[in-house]
Amino acid sequence: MDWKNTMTRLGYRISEPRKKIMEVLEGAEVALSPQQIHQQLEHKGFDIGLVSVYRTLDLLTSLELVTVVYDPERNPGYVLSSTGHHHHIICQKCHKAMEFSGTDDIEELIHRVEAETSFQVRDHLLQLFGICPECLNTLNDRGDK
Amino acid sequence: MDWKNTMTRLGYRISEPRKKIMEVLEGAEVALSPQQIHQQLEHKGFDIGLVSVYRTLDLLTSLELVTVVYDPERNPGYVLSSTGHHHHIICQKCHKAMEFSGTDDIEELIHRVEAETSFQVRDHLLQLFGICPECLNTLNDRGDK
DNA sequence: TTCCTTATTGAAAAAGTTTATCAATAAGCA
DNA sequence: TGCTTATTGATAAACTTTTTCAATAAGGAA
Ligand SMILES: [Zn+2]
Ligand SMILES: [Zn+2]
Ligand SMILES: [Zn+2]
Ligand SMILES: [Zn+2]
Repeated sequence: MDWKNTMTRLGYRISEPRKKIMEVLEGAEVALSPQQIHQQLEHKGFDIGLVSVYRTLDLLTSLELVTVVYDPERNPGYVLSSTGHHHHIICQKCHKAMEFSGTDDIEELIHRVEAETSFQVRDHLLQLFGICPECLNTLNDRGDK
Repeated sequence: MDWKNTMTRLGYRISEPRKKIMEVLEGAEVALSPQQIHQQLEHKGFDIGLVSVYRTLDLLTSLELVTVVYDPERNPGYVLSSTGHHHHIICQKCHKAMEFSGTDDIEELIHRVEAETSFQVRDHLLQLFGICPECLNTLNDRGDK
């Protein structure tokens, strides 16, 4: 299901700002902050208010069409989310965000923690951090560690 | 190893503000934002600048003496980290943060993702969200879902 | 203990991020 | 094509975080 269908089905309008913002997200392989998205829009010549970027991201996030990614060294970033259970791995060098499927990833752990803590687990946040293949090459070429 | 030893060993001083801030963190079972910590200090009659709270938290975090916890509905919070590999489970109702040990939690997953993505995994962020035992009781008493 | 060096603090301001308000605009339907 | 109303942009306010720098105090040396 395409994002336009999802939004239409739920009674939201497909406005120009929303289209442009989605285009930016679709073209990004790095998680982008509201400011970064706003800047990219400016570069492309679209005069869309930063406030609308915030509002659109909030909406898209609540509809689970985009996902928030936490990167300790940056502001929270937004990436397109595909359907299903997914998480992200983020490059600590170039901050590229890549998705991986999350099926059954931590079932056992969740059961163990429920038993240990008596919490009822309802959701989880899982992200991996590391070095992407491209950055690994750069590091190797330079002989860095 | 006690936090004072760690800091002394690394050449940092054990100042009053740092002691007070650690006391607040030691007494907290909820992840606290810089502002919340500052308010608790005020209540206790300690006149410590908010700026020092920020600085101290940054330092403690960099030394891995405290851990940042992400809660989608709140500002990032800080909790004391004990030694070893740990993660946190956060109550979506009262925001209590509880630690659980993370040994071997996602070894397999990491290997799978490394194979799939060619990333070299170096770190991970894992948090569980749910309802704590106390809040579960409250919900049951009230007959809420 | 007292003195000295310098890491650390507090105050104030600046910078940056996010939310609120409301009239003007435009999306989508009839 | 016109109507209804969700959405936008502009502005301002609120809130969070960082910077700067002189004054203070932690902790080692005497
Ligand atoms: Zn990279
Ligand atoms: Zn998962
Ligand atoms: Zn609770
Ligand atoms: Zn772990």
